[in-house]
Amino acid sequence: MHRPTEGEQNPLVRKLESIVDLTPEERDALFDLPMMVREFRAHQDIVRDGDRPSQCCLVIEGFALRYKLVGEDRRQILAFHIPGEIPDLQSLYLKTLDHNLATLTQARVGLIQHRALYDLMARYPRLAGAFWRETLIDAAIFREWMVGLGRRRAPARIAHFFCEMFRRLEAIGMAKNGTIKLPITQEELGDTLGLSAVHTNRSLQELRSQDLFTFEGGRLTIHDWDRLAEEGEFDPLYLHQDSMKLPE
Amino acid sequence: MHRPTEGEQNPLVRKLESIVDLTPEERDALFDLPMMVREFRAHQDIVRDGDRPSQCCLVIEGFALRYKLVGEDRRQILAFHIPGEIPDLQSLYLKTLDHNLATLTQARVGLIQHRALYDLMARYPRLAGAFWRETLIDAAIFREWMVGLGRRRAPARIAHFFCEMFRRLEAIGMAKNGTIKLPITQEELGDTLGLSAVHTNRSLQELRSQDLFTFEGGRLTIHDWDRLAEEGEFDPLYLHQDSMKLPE
DNA sequence: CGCCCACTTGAACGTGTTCAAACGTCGTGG
DNA sequence: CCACGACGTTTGAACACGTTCAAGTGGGCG
Repeated sequence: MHRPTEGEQNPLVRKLESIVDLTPEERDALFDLPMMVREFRAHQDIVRDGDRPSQCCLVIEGFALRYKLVGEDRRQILAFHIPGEIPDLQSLYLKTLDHNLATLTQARVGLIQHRALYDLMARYPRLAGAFWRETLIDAAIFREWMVGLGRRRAPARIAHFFCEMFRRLEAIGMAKNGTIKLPITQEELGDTLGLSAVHTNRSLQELRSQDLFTFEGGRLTIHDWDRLAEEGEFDPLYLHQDSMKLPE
Repeated sequence: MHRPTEGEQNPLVRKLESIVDLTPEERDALFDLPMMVREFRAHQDIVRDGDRPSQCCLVIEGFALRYKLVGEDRRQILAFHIPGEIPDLQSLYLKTLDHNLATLTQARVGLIQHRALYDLMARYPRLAGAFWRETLIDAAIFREWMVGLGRRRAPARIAHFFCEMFRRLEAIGMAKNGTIKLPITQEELGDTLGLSAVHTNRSLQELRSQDLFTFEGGRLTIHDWDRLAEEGEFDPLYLHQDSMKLPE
């Protein structure tokens, strides 16, 4: 059977491998995970608040996001997800979804039955640990965003967010000479950072006038990483991008 | 050997039992978890940002909180923890702490070696699932707080927070005729909700004038739950307090 | 060409911050 | 017993950050 070694077909394997040391059996088991691949257009809900899904969604290509609606007109974006991530892994243990999962761009998504994941984890407990760890990093990012939302001014929030997305995309090889794809509108950026679209726009201008980056056409290029990181008080520790030995 | 049935000595067992169905073996194993019990005074750090702990902390009695510092003078409180919770369970898989864990009140804390937890989970995979689930609920609370920090005005944040703490304490039997202990200062409340102490004070007055609750002397009494929940746009779904069947 | 959508700008407004001072309660020590 | 200090709460006033509403710009695409 064909076993690609780079994980180019299955970014999940590449993701996990970048963090933990997989045995050949574990790699094979991951490749053998039964998965239904589906295409979504941009800005489509995949699963919704209140749903009780029986499968998880692996982002294979494109970007996804999670959000909550509050009242009629307010939205808070909770997370962005890049290839190799499983935004709704939590649904394995939290049966009712408490937020929405949607595509940001056109995306290819792999649907994996909970059953298949339970089986996999029962057979390979170390993989269960690796998945658990992924959800813990998710939570670590939530915490850092809470700090931004609660205690940072608009420009710092933007700078911090840009640094984070750059680091994460870089880690999966999606940063090319200082540039990443970041196809979000200013309104979406505002919904992420707890700002109005108007103020997001003005804060962006303020940062742009400092020549820290260019952000247009859905692409972000960072010109001065150090000063941007300083502006955003960015310390990448919370991303936990170091590799680790799995116990057991 | 003595096996208390109510879990009064070990709130961890009571907590897990309120959510999942434990077998007698699993209960015994939980009771047998080796644990070093330690007393802390109020407002003491237990573990700090940057630490690499080799043990987890079970809150047995009292309250704990987690926070991040940003710059010199700003603090964001990330979570409050009540008896039965393990605030730093994540340290099992995220080796370096990205925030601080401290006591809010005087507290009794059980220190459990990671080793002991790995062993327990290897022997009882369903308990691993239960612990994982706890960390997922943690993350669900972070998400809800993000919505508050990003998209709710001060009075709604306060109302929401009060509803949440009431529900959580009620679930472990710590609400007595509409009253809970909530020994936090207005400054701490502000650091939780991303507000200044002054504005927290004024928003509290605004709510108080509506007779929704009394909050003094470290005790919160809710007079009109429905109106308070409405004011805070509180929907308890995100707490995932329903019980569930563990797979495997 | 014309429409849609995202971005941009201006102006008035509002929520929340900051600084400063005062008040009350409680526990300590003289 | 009173004086004192510490701490949390409360108040006022000036200010800053961010919102809202409204209008205008510009590019991309049918």
